[in-house]
Amino acid sequence: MKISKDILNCKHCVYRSLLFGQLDDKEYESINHARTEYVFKRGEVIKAEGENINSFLYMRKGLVKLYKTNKIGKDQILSINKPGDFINLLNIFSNSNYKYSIAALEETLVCDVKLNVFIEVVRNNSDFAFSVLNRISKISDETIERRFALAQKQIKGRVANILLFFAEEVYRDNKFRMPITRREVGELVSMTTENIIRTFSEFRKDGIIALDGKIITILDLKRLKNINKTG
Amino acid sequence: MKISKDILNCKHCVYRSLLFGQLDDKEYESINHARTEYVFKRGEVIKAEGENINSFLYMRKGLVKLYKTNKIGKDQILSINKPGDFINLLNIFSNSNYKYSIAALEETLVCDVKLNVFIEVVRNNSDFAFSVLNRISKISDETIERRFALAQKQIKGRVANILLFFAEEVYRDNKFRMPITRREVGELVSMTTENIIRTFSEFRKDGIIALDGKIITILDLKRLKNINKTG
DNA sequence: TAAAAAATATGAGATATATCATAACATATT
DNA sequence: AATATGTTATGATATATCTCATATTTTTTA
Repeated sequence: MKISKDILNCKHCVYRSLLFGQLDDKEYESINHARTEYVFKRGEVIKAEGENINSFLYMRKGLVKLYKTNKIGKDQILSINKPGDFINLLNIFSNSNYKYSIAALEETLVCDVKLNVFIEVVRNNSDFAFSVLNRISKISDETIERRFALAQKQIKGRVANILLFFAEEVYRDNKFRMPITRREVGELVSMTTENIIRTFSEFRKDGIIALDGKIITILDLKRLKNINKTG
Repeated sequence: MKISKDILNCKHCVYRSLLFGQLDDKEYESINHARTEYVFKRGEVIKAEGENINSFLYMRKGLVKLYKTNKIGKDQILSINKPGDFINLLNIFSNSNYKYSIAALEETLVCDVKLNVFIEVVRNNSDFAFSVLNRISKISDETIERRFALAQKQIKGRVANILLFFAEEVYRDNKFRMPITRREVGELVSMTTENIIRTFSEFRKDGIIALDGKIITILDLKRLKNINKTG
């Protein structure tokens, strides 16, 4: 669903300085003019793998997953993105078409800036280009580090890692509503649904977490962190 | 070992246009002036994890591995780099210290450009910044794609993938000298040495490859490609 | 609101991979 | 040249994870 930009007060948007701090008013205005905001409901696909990339996207609210679907229809989740993230920056300069799909995990607000306008500004403002360079570098670095860390872990370590990710990075609370299914946790860490569920149950039996449907409470953070580190 | 840059004819270096096509003569001269060339023998560490990043590096000749060492001393290989690759571009804009080590797998020639000079040029030439942006994006995209593809495969598929990488991307020959040990293949695909060796033996028994110490000949490319795809 | 579909839960058995052991061979070191 | 160290090789066994099956609960759809 499209929102008129008049509704939004972009001039004082928190992302004005966070993302576009290097731009002068004229440049910012051209970005702003090429922008549309969209709201997506839980489950909606924002961009599908293979689709042409014609905008620069960033999140203002919500939660999304970046994922790939293989030939036999199985998904692999690349990452979970939160407000402030540039959800297509990983592909924007290396591909003309999306190499992954993007779907909303909860109600999500996305800013969509026409790609040619965005690139025009990048090409004419080297400070901004440098800032984009730093960001893209950080994103890829984090993605690669995360994948590498996961590859070393066995299932318990991987599940602990994901629980900590939601508790510490997404919700900043030891009690939270898990926004993805057990199957999706499996798609995120390359394990089967059954084994994710079994591991959750095991953590529950061991008093590390409490489970109430989608609501998860971390009871023993120390132990969970230790499992994340060692296994 | 350091080489005087006078020995090298940088002005007509093939990388002049490949890497620095967007620079004018003055900019290129400042890069050139801040550059030193080094030769590393097989096995030598070029940069160690944790070391301060104070140069932009690219390879002119040879083969290197990028790798991380975990607490218990086990290595994980991030990627194998060849001539033309920017071996530290993944970290240069996101970290002040190396997050991986770089070691030579064969005699390797590395150009080392002082980082502050390189960044100065990036910041003042947005065309060049844009070109660096494209490159860094491609590198991270390839690294992430490769990791993701591997995560889906079982050991046979992973080994097939690595054999094809050396045959098609590195040596462009069905017969080549494997530049890494079986242990290193394992570090590259997150499998144990024994299972890599067993898989090589199995491929040999199945008539897919011929083994003569480090020399590997791919006998049945079609089947190997199929294993890479499906398994 | 009922019916269908998806998600959670758990067990048993199958399979892939790791671990440990041992040996032959190759490479590096003294 | 002799010795030590690392690499390749293979077998036996242990372990982790997957697959298939079935039941219950929750969510979605009609």
